[in-house]
Amino acid sequence: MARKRFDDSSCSVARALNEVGDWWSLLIVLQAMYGTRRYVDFQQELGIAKNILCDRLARLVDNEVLTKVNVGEHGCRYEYRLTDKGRDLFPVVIALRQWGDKWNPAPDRPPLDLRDRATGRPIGPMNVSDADGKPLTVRDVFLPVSDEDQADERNSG
Amino acid sequence: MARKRFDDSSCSVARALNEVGDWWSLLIVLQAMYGTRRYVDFQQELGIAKNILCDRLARLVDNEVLTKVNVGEHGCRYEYRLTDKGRDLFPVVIALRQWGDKWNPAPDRPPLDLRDRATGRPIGPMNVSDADGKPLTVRDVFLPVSDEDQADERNSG
DNA sequence: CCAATTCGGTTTCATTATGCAACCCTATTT
DNA sequence: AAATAGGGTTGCATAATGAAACCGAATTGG
Repeated sequence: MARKRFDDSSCSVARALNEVGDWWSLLIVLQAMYGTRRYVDFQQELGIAKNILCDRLARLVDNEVLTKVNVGEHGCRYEYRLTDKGRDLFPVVIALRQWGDKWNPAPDRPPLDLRDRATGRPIGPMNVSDADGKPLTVRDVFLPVSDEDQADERNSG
Repeated sequence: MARKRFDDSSCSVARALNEVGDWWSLLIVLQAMYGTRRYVDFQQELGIAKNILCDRLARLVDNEVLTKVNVGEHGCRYEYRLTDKGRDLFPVVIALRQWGDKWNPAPDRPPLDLRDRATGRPIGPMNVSDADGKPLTVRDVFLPVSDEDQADERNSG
């Protein structure tokens, strides 16, 4: 049977995973953030099969995470560039990177340290935080019960 | 051929995706953050096939994202609980949720608003930020060239 | 200006992964 | 004691993945 899709799930995490939740898409986006724009460069730097790369690039373009731009002077030569939507995945990628560095560090290599171009200082850790910037864990948050949910509860039990 | 794995990739994003980068794993973790602990509850709330759920739970336990606890009094009854490593995926999940809410909002439903239990106020947006907390975009950061890389460059050209 | 190579794919085929349904054994409830 | 719930496993059909071969339009080298 077909793989399950989450296009119209009520959960925005599920809808997000529907677009970038496979093994390759986020790595392609990451590579694009490093500056890669050409098909052949994605292919070589990621070591991905060409047919899969075509499929993923097309899907990312469909979902407006990337744009495909013809940069050929006489004929066709393409670049894949991040859109605003794609660039907005930066916090997701960095959160994943920091999680990976913390819990699965490379055995003998120091983690990449991204730095602020303006100050030269390393970027800070990603945190979920309250309105004042105080860090919150999963135990510090709750989901307020909406009017709709209350109505649902009355109706069903 | 077998799906490509990234266990020993030098990229921590790739290593992270190796553990939670498939269609279901992060949704299972998210559900666990909502409080779900039992096999049947995961199965019904996610609508996932039972064999796939078994596989993913086992993998998450292997990777120490979840623990499997026998909570049966006379026999066997299990709970799957988040570990510290699993709870540390909170920023990843929230970053994904906020991206999904921003770029693929549900047509007729307001996004879930998680709130700080202490103050009742909504959580803030996830940002990559510098040491002082100032938000940074992907264009504001760079990757300093390490000594090793410089040596590599001299060796290869 | 002709040959070789690069770019950006598509096609074919073998191997895996996913999803559904049926089944199974052990607890718990009625 | 019988029915049901919990936590799976097995078998099968379909879909996704990966490697390699192939292809036509650009581009580069000589």
